[in-house]
Amino acid sequence: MLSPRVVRPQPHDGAASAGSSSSRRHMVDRVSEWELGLPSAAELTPVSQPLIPPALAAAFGIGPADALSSPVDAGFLHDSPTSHLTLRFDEYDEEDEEEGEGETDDAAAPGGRRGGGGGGKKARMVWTPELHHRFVEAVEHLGEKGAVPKAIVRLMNVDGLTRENVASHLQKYRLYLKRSSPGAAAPAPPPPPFFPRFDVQRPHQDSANRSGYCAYPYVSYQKLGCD
DNA sequence: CCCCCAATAT
DNA sequence: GATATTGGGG
Repeated sequence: MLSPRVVRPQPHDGAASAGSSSSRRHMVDRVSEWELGLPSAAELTPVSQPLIPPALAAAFGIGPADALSSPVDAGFLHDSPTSHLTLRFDEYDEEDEEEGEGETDDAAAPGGRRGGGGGGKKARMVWTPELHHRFVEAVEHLGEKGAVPKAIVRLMNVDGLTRENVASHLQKYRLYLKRSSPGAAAPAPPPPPFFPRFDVQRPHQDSANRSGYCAYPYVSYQKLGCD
């Protein structure tokens, strides 16, 4: 119901949109170990479990009914009220466009990849605000020097996310940064070519609202100075 | 091989 | 319009 105009699913995909407040925090301090010493086991852990938007759930006062989780999850990839992102893909159907409403579920990795098996269905990735947020944080924390596709993908650790995906997005992101920065004096600051999508911001709250939304290394750490 | 960027295609 | 893909160069 409140799902934003979801793209166009076919098998069944969608995503979990979570409204979250993003705080502009720059904590480039001691997160080094995280940057370079990623635990192998953790870093390889795929992330993808559908879940109810925490904000929505909270707003509606409904419990975290995660009854739709997969059979084998339950208790282990769940730590923060907001942790994990799901890739949402869109299938580009030749022509024809329909106004459908889909929702929920995640996408799978490129099935037919490497091996010639065939049947690989490619889907256009959708950079949802949450994903973009994660992307940005990864880039920022990696530093201008280390923010390369491989590292970013590694840090984001979103299942299904490929280096190409990130590379493409990174390019756009960099252009965006270049445009915005020196343009401080620009008489005509163009709107952010980025994600002006639905609002990711919950109704402005006055003071004392530091909703933590520290969706990060959902795997093992939770400190990371998310404030 | 990987990265980067510009251009182009879907 | 947003992503993906390609091509040239480092």
